[in-house]
Amino acid sequence: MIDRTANLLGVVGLAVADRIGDAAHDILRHGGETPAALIVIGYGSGPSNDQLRRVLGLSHPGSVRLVDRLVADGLVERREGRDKRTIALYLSERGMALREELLKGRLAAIRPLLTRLTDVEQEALAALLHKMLFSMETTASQRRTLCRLCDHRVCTDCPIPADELAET
Amino acid sequence: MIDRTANLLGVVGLAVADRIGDAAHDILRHGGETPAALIVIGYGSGPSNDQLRRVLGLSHPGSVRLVDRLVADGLVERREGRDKRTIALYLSERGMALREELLKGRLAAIRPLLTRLTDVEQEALAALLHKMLFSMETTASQRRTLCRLCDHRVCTDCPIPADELAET
DNA sequence: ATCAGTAGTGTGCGCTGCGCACATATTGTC
DNA sequence: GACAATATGTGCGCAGCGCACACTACTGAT
Repeated sequence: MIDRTANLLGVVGLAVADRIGDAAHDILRHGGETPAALIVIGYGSGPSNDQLRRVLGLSHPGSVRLVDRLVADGLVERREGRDKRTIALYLSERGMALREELLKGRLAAIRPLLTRLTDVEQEALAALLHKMLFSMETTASQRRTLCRLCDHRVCTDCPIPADELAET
Repeated sequence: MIDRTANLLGVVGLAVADRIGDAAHDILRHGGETPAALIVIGYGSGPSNDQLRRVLGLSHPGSVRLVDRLVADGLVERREGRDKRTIALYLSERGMALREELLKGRLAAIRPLLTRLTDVEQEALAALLHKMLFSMETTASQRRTLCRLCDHRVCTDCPIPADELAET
C-alpha cells in the first residue's frame, strides 16, 4: 500500500517540480540551479562561492560559472569577503526584483494543484507534508539544499530557518 | 494559508523530483527525459518518435537524439511502423531490465519520505494526492506527460490508464 | 620568519541534453 | 499528377555542468 502512495507522490512531485522549473525559466531565462542561486543569495548574508555551491549541490567550477552568468545579467555582485581570497555574493536591485518574481511565480505555479481542496483538506495536507519533512533524517546542510527555493516568508513553523545559511 | 501549504508542497515536490532524478541517473547514466523515454517505450505499444516526443515534452529533434542515445546503448530498437515514414520503438532485453530497475529505484527513492507516516496517514495522503491529480484540468495528452515515470502496476485507481498511450 | 599544508577562487576543456532551421522521404487530397 | 501534410533525420549552436589544473591567500608548526 505504501507503494501506491509513493507512486502518487512521485507524480505530484514531478508535476510540482516541472511547473516550478517552467515558471522560473520563463522569468529568469535560465535553468538548472540558477533560480535557486538567486533565492539563496537573496537572503543577504553575503555567501561565498563555496557556501553557495554546497547549498546548490554543484561542483565548485559549476558554481563559479553560474555566478558568472548572474553577474553578466546584472543580477548579482561579487564583493570582498572577510578574507581576501573569499568573495561575498549580493543581489543587485534588479536581482532582488527578479527574486521576488521567482518566489511569486513559484507559489503561483503550485497553487492550481491545491485550489480544489477544501480548507480542511489543505490543512491536513500541510500537516502531512510538514511531518514528512520534519521526520527526514537530514543534516543542516541538506535541509538548506531542500529549501533552496523556499519563500521563507510564507513558511511558518519551518524546520529550516533560512537565516542560518551563513553558518557552516 | 494556501501559500504555506503551497510552499510545503514545493519543498516536498522538489525533494521527490531530486531523488527520482538522482536514482535514475545512477541506474541509466543519462539525465533529462531519457529515463522517462525508457518507461514510456516500455509499455510495448511501439510508439513513434512523434508520439514519444509529445509525452516527453521535447522538440522533435531532441527526441530523435534521445532515441539515438538509447539505441547506441543497446536499450531500444527502431522497427518499422505501419507507415514507411513512421518508426516503432521497442525495448531490447537489456532495456526492459533497466526499465525494471528504474521503476524500482524510483519507488525506493520516494519511500523514505513516507516511512514515518502511520498507515492511516499514508492513506490520507494518498487520498489527497489522488484528489489533487484527479481535479486537475488536463487533456489526455497532458496526463500521459504527468505519468511519464509512473509504475502503472502499483497505480490502482489511476486517472491515466497507461495503455492508452498508443492512441492520439 | 619561513615554509608546508589548506582553503577559496578562477580557467581550459570537454561532455550531455536540448532547440532551431533545414533537408528528405512518405502519405493523403484535390 | 501536383501539393500540402506527416514523419524522420542532420548541421549547428547553446546552456549547464564536471574534471583537471593553476593561482592566490591564509594558517599553523617549527
